[in-house]
Amino acid sequence: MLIPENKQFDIWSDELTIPILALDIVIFTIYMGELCVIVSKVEENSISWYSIPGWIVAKWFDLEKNFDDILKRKTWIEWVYKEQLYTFWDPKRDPRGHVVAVCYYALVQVDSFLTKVDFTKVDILKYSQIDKTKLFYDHAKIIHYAKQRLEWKLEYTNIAAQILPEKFKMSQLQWVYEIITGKKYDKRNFQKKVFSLGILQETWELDKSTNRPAKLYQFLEKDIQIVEKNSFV
Amino acid sequence: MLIPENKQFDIWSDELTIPILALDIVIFTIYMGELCVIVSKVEENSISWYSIPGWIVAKWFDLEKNFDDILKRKTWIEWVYKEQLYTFWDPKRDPRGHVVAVCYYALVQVDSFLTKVDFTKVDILKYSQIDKTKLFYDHAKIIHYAKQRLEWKLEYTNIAAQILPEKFKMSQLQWVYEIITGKKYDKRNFQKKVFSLGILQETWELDKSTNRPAKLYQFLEKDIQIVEKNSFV
DNA sequence: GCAAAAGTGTTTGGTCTACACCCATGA
DNA sequence: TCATGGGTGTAGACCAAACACTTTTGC
Repeated sequence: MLIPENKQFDIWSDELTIPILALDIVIFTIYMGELCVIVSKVEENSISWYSIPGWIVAKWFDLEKNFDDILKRKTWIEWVYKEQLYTFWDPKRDPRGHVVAVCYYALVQVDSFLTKVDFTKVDILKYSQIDKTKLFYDHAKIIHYAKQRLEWKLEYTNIAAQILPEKFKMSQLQWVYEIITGKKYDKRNFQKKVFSLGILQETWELDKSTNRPAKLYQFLEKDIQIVEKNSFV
Repeated sequence: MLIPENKQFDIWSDELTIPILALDIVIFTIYMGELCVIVSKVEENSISWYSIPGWIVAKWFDLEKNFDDILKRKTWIEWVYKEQLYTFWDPKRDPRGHVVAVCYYALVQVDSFLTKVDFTKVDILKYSQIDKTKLFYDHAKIIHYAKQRLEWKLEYTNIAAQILPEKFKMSQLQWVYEIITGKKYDKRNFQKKVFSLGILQETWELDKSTNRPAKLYQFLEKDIQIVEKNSFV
């Protein structure tokens, strides 16, 4: 059941002396070999805008409930990995009023939502080709911030597990890194590094979709964890 | 001028369908050779409690104004380094209502506030000796989270500059690391590491307060910046 | 048989770690 | 002259980077 919409009190009223709280979500996926962001489409005076999914948060409902609710209402996605990103609260960020946005970013495997989403209301934007002028408010800034965090997390956690299918080829794992960081890695060094972290498990299955079959791997631990600590001294 | 208190509308009313937003601050300092947290003292039914400084945020005022205001009202401190930590929003975290707390942590040099603070209202707690049962709500959790973030930031930024005086001995810098991380470092290796980062500048001044005079250093760049990048591959 | 992606080691340079003694000064 | 903290170098282990050819399969 979704949280009922509640209109008892006009939250935009000037009488109200506290800011309004919203929850906004940057949803990343890898689609067509690129890092993409899933956004809501909004038509306004026959101009089309994009907006990251978000909503005014409901009182007394906890984060999980608010989050799942927003996600389902806006994108029909039911489950994703999520992490709190930052809380943006410039009084001028939303022209309707003083809206403080607690922002999250989320990762999904593209297969898990392509069949469920209503593409008349939702769009997939390539991160590298985002047109800032078509995004609401400060959403371009939020997306940029989320991308930085994601890139950073790739380096010292197993977060890639959240955007890959259960079993994957080594080359797919390497692509995730290359797509998100925009760098190229050497195949041999990449493998050595990943193996040395001890986070992967061979499966004895093969992927036969390409010419020479490839070994499939899976993460030992799918939940996110820190995999590399560089102590200061 | 402080933000005027505004009582026009009862924000605790059940009529209000949105959560209340608060700003809470974990203030760290190094005092008496230990990592300490500056807290507000609260007497309630002749039991003394501690609380991290915080306040309901005022609408239409931006973060800087809200932050400085809260800090000055509660601790008489006028300027600190600050960084957003996390937004806590469990509906049950505050018994008075659904309060979402945007938390910051801040670093101060102890000399900068000792003479200004009213110690009947504020206290300095040693981090290692904090009694969780004497802290309000989830404040112990917030402090713990802030400590983790601080430790983490020490490793890859010049954040230590924020807690040290302008000019300092190498041994003082090493103490900051040892106090915050709880580890011991080798003097020679510590120096080599710090020098290799290229963030310090020798001054030609000496500290003569100890037996053998010590060279004083300063950070080339006092503003916080990332000083170490460990690329994934 | 050829195109396409998978698989596989070695060398070199740099960084991290462990470790111990002398120095300059004030008391 | 002695107690205190300041200052300094080297050797071995480990890790990161650069680099190219062979293998397996489908077409």
